[in-house]
Amino acid sequence: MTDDKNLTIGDIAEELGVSKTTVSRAISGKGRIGEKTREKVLRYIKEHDYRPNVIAKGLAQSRTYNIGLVIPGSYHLVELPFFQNCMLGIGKTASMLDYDVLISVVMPDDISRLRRIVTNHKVDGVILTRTLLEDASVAYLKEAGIPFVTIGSTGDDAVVQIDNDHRSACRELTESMLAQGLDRIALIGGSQGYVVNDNRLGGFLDAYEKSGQQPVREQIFLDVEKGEEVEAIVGSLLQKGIECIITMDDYLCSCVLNTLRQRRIEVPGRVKVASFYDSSLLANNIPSITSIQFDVEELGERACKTLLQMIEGEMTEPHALLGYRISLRESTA
Amino acid sequence: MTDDKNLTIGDIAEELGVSKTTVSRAISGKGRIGEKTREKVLRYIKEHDYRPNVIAKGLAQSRTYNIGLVIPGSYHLVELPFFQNCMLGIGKTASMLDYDVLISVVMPDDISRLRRIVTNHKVDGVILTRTLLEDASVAYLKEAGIPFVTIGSTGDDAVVQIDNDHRSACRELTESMLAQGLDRIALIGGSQGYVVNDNRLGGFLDAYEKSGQQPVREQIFLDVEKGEEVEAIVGSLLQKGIECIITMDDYLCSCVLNTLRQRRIEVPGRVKVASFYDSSLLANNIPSITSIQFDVEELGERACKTLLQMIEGEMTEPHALLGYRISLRESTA
DNA sequence: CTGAAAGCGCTTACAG
DNA sequence: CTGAAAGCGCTTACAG
Repeated sequence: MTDDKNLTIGDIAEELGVSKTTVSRAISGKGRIGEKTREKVLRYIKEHDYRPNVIAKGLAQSRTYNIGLVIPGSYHLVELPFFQNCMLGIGKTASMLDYDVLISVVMPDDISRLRRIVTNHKVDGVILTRTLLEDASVAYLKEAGIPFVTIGSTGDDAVVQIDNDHRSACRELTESMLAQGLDRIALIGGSQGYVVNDNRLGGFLDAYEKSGQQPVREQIFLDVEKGEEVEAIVGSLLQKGIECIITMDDYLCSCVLNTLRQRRIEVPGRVKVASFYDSSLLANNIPSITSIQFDVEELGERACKTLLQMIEGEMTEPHALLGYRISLRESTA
Repeated sequence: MTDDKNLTIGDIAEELGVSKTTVSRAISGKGRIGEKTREKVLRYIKEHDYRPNVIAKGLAQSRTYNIGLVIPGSYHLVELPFFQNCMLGIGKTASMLDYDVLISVVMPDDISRLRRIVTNHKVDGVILTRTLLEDASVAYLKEAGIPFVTIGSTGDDAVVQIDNDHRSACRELTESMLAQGLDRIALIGGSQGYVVNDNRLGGFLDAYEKSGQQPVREQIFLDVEKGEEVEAIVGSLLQKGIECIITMDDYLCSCVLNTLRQRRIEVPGRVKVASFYDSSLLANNIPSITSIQFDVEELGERACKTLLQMIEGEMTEPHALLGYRISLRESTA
């Protein structure tokens, strides 16, 4: 144990023969204070390794210096590396500005965990990492009047949101498949309730429209969650002579690949495969998998930076649309 | 916006014509208080949806009602579903007792993020999710004198620790391979610096010892991190006529499987494969992969429960060793 | 059983 | 430029 008497601002004031006010000002840099006095205090602080009690500071300012990070709790999702990588970027940015991250796993149909951290005054702002078309969390946060930003788009323009351009990304990927002369392209994705999936679907349809072709509705599968569903879908697609399968996340893609492997269907020989967001889930696959890449850590950083600006009352750009990169690889060669 | 005037204990006292002390007692249940008075206060609180300011409460008690969750920041690790599942269990348990979880991603060689949350008084206790043989975090937390528990074992008996029995698990798995008459079994694992990997190695050696055979040192590979290393290792193992490969995590296993696939080596026909902790990384693999399963969410729950007991000053059992299950599947048939 | 008062460790008008 | 004092919203001896 180190000497445990937890130095306070009062101790320092007494020791130095100044007032607590003065010490406080020296630390915060706010308010007029003499150069010499400031230096004296700062030196003392450094020497004695004084750490202000952030809780007390927070109480006085009605702040917590915490931000809430909400991640979706549904099983399939929680294991996607996406959220961990977001968290990495957020954590890094937050800690640079002396904020900490309170994590809250919330179920799609129950936002009580989110409610708790805001009504208990545990956070100064919130980052939502996935948006629903009908989003109870968004509605709640708006009503509560607490600063928040969403990772992922919302229909609501009043909401500060940061997203990658999933629509363009999916359009471009689809276009490049169409350009190869493939026209029986299937799309498999998760819950339609998520904005991101909706955008990707939009991009897929955009590409078909631009090419003057009609996408076949029977080749679009949404709300797919489980491996078994994928198996059945791939089976029926093969019967229809599908040429290419685009999946909306790497989990679905690995299900597709497994099914194809089991049936000894060659990729890309007989069927081409492409996916979104290449994570470690597919990193070592053979053949390598064509996919759309996003800088998820940067996404987290941007979201966090924006939220902190809002909390500090600075101006922020309300919407940001980040880029993407398409990596064409063996699976669509 | 809802009516925003954030009810305080003072408002309630005034409204009800009692003292703040009384209101406080009614809420906390501590201290003598008349039945009627208590009910009156409680009713008012319920009706007006009063939420105590946890920060203020914390300041008065020098508590934060936060626990710190430390997860390792190295790239390869952070994507393992293990930590997310831990987090799920911890978050669930914490929120039941009105605690929240502050997350801190710390790099193996830099514990400053951990230091920050404890010196800033942001947490009442800490959970470490992976232990090193030489663990700077453990050393620091001991010195700081803050309650903490580790998920994963430590050599240090004074540390409260919760773990699955990795040693027995690995021994048993290895034994069952040996019992099949396989004796050229390879072991591939991550950093030796982690206690968990050390334990697994121990179990592997135990099994050989019990069987009276000698494990071949050239078949044990530790400190393996990247996919390319795995490729090289598998290549050399094949030349030596290896019969079975056991990997210490699902990431390494998927690398092994990819390499084998690429070389068109049949599993389990020519080489058998088994792994630890079956996560979604391997969930849909064909053939299905033999592996050791742990209830990671329970691990998180137990760790959290224990930490909260320590914080509340209750008695706890200092060490807990949780079980495991071995699922023999197609890959070792 | 109940309350006045001091205190947790800061910040911030206000006055000088 | 500096300080005394009130305040953030709670808790908790102490006294009655």
